[in-house]
Amino acid sequence: MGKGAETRERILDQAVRLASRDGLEGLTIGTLSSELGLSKSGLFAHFGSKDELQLQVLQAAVERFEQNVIRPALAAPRGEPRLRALMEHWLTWEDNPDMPGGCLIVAASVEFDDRPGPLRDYLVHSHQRRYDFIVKAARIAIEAGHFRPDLDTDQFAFDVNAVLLGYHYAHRMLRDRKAREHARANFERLLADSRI
Amino acid sequence: MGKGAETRERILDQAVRLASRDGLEGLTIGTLSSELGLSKSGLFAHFGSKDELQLQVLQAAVERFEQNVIRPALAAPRGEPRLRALMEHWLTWEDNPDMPGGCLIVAASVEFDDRPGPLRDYLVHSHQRRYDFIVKAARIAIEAGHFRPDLDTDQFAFDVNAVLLGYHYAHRMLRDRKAREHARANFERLLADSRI
DNA sequence: TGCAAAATAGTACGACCGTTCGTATAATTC
DNA sequence: GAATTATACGAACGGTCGTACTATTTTGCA
Repeated sequence: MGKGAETRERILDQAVRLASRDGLEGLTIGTLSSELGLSKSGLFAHFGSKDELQLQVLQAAVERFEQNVIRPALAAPRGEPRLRALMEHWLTWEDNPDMPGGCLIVAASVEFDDRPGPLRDYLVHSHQRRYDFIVKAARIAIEAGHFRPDLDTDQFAFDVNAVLLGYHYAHRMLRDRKAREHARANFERLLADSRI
Repeated sequence: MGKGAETRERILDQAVRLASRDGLEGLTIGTLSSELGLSKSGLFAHFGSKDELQLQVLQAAVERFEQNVIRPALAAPRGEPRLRALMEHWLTWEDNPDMPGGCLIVAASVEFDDRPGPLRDYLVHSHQRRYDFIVKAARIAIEAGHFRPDLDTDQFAFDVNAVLLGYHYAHRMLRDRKAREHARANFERLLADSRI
């Protein structure tokens, strides 16, 4: 990895941190560069525009999500255990110290849900990947005999997503200590209703 | 209502609209005033600071929520019917044309979940009111014999909140046509699991 | 109708925004 | 070691931000 790529990583690392607190719009090149001890123009040259910076920051966050949540879930046994692993790693992800302001993907989704463009497109695309993973995992659970055959896997994916958004809200906005407990209970109820 | 109060209402009306798209930080006095045909300073004089403007915009949104969701639910029969009415009006609320960028309360919650201050405090407070309403309605449903006596009403409130956040995401971010259907199915499952 | 008060406009400000440009230094290649 | 490219810097740009002050218009009441 050349010097440029190394710096770029350092920048994105800090940018993810900042954007998780202030949003991708709230992220500014001036603040970011001064926190890193770089000049504005030097940092800017790495990306060419703020739009491009925002996109790369978001991509960096999504890559981390797949590393920290999807991959460990794939390592778990097929069927219900994999879905449990997904949920646990996802809940842990929300507390990722690299994103002190909470999951950047959630923040960006609310921030850009009404602003057409590459950022929104990428958000939808990255959701589709998560969504497909859940649907596929649920289908495998059906095949394995863990879940009932007539389970609506689309609905299941919606429900999984909802509990995580609920957790994000309760945990970050309300600082509710029972947030995780409530999320787990909701998920357990979903599993129970999905079984044979 | 004097002229000043009338103008203030007009301002807040448009400000809610703008902020629902761009967030409370993205809302700017320059854009807002020019869209209303007012001068920047003239508009500014109504609020004294941007912080105060943001707070009043948020308060206006919360008041509307209580008018459009809580009050109609209170008009419905006690117990499960009231909870159903709450859900239906809440789902409709998310499509409120006065907030073309989606529910401002959700947007502000994600935007300010890590920024201490009056705005965050108000968000927590306004959540508490919604939360208490759900808990109370669930308790009434228990008393009415609709729900089982050992139902965890805190958990129930979490679950209701989660399905609405899931709907907000699926509807606004993914433009999923089945969003409402999924939200309703999730809620129906919750009701079924809550009954005697 | 006249007049104080309220409401709005006008002007200016320093700060910061994203961006461009020319230049200097560091790294890499020949 | 020289030539070339990659990387970073500093200064400056036009704009917009929120805010402060002053002037002007409009309103409501005596």
